[in-house]
Amino acid sequence: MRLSKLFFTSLRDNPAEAEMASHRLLVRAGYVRQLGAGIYSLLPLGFRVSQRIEQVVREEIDAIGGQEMEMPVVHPADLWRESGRYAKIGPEMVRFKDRGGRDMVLAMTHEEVVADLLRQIVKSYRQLPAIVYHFQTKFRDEPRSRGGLIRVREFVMKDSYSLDLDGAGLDHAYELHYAAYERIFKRLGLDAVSVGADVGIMGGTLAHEFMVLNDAGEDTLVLCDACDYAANQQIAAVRKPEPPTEELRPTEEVATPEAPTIAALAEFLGIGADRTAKATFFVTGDGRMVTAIVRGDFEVNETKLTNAVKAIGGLRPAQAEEIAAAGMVPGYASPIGAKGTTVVVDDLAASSPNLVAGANRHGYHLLNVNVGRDFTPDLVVDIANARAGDPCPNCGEPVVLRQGIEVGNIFKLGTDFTEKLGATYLAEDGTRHLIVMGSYGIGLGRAMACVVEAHHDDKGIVWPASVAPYAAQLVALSASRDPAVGEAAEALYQRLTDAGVDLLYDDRDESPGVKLTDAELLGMPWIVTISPRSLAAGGAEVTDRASGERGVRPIDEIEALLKG
RNA sequence: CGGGGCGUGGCGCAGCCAGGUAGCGCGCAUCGUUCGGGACGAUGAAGUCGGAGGUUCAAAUCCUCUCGCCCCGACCA
Repeated sequence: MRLSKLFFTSLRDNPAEAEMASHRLLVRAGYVRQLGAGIYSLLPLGFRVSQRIEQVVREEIDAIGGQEMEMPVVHPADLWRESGRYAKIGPEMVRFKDRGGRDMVLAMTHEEVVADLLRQIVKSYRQLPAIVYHFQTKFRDEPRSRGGLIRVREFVMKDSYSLDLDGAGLDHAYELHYAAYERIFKRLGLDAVSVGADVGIMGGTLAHEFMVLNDAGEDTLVLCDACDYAANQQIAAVRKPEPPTEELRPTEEVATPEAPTIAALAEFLGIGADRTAKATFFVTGDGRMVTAIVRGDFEVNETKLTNAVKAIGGLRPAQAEEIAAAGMVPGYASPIGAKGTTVVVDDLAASSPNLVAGANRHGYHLLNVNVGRDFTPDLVVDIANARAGDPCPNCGEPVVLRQGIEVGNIFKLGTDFTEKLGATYLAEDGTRHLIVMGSYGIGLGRAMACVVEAHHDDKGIVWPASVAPYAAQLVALSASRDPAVGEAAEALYQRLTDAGVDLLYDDRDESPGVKLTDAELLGMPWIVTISPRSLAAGGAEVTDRASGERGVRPIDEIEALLKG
């Protein structure tokens, strides 16, 4: 491809809105352009990268027996009503009516469509197991997109679905995907770690997320360097400290003016935060008030809490009036005397004696509050966030917390969808069974952004050969001044292209500085330079973009290098 | 949704507080010079100042409303 003809422009200045390196570089180098919040066009260069990533994914999913197909972007709402997700999912799903007044949705994912196909197509155990997949656009009206391609509203995802006779089949398909994902991310040049994850709105029994460590990542990971423990903080269950053993003392109200926070309270009383009880308040999507109690030295984990109370439509922080209506005083609150709220107490808080808790009176706390004696929780369960340094649940060594970007995930769905939609098969013995599903996603655009995050320097992108839009960029310097350079470059371009090398040929009439700077910005693995200098030295100069090593080499050698 | 910021030629920005004929750098076009690290000169094209309403003799500038984008938080298969 001739750069002079490429639908492309590079920018000299960084785009004002781009904060993350991947966003800045992909826009500046002419790979993508933003259309709206979380909505991007892939320009020819970006599209080629996306296609190369897609091809890697395709090869690996094909290799585990995946059959590629394509499912629609627009779905009838009735299908989502059948699965129950029409009501369960909030405003992130786009809903609209077609001209006939029928309720429709934009696809966020395709479990429903797969299950619908299953009930139409699969009748016999002979047709299973199978894996189907597609690359298809998803639209999720995220409340807030961010980070360029990291979190967008419209994106193409590879989603595959395993279809099995039973749980053992699902386990096998899950393992196949797990291994395929490890190969995919390795080929893409991504150092992804898999972590145990929450199943979220997918339901099901087990999930892993493949995470690329990145300080700008949205997820917090709990990792153990001593063993292989790795979990999303949403579900990470570390060992908790042993609570002190001491006599339960009678409660006692004390004045604690100006101490509405744990930090202020602990300082005022001269005690550790671990001797206090922290109360936080939420309301479920269907309007239930939830009071969560953790020890003062921990934070509430909303995912764990959401799961514990089986919150329909998730949780939101409660308003001050809602807290007051339940008989509690924000800043000085405890469940003692509260009513009309589900009280969930973290297991550690429940077993820690003589905590300081709110008195539900402004400016006062209660000493020696004991869960079970002074109030009765509705639930006692782990609802606390793992902290850096807490003991690993496997080996007891201190865990570390890291930020990560989720590049892929795998879910054991089980029979949730096939049960609701009635997708069954007849077994060999004539009995009818539900088909067992798994669901496995990789976002292509996010993967592209992650590759750039991991492979760039201060000059630009440094594509791994596996996803680079072109194998090399051929740069002719001073061609307009020295016709021999132009001729040599044209000849080399022709020869390499004929030899099957994907070449981006910078034939623009630009100054050497512009061309070399752009070549580094665009980030092809090899930069091949032809100039009066290189011709005098008997060939073209080849630069390894990653290492910066360069040298003049004969044309035959360059051809062999780029073909290999 | 809460908090903060920003919308002025393609890109990056100044001008706004103290209203008075819309500017700068880069890019773009033409010509000439230059040619291994974002060259130089000359000439030129290009802007409903996000939108609507209002105040005023006069609005990019003041007021009201509104749309959009970014960041933090909430949220997030």
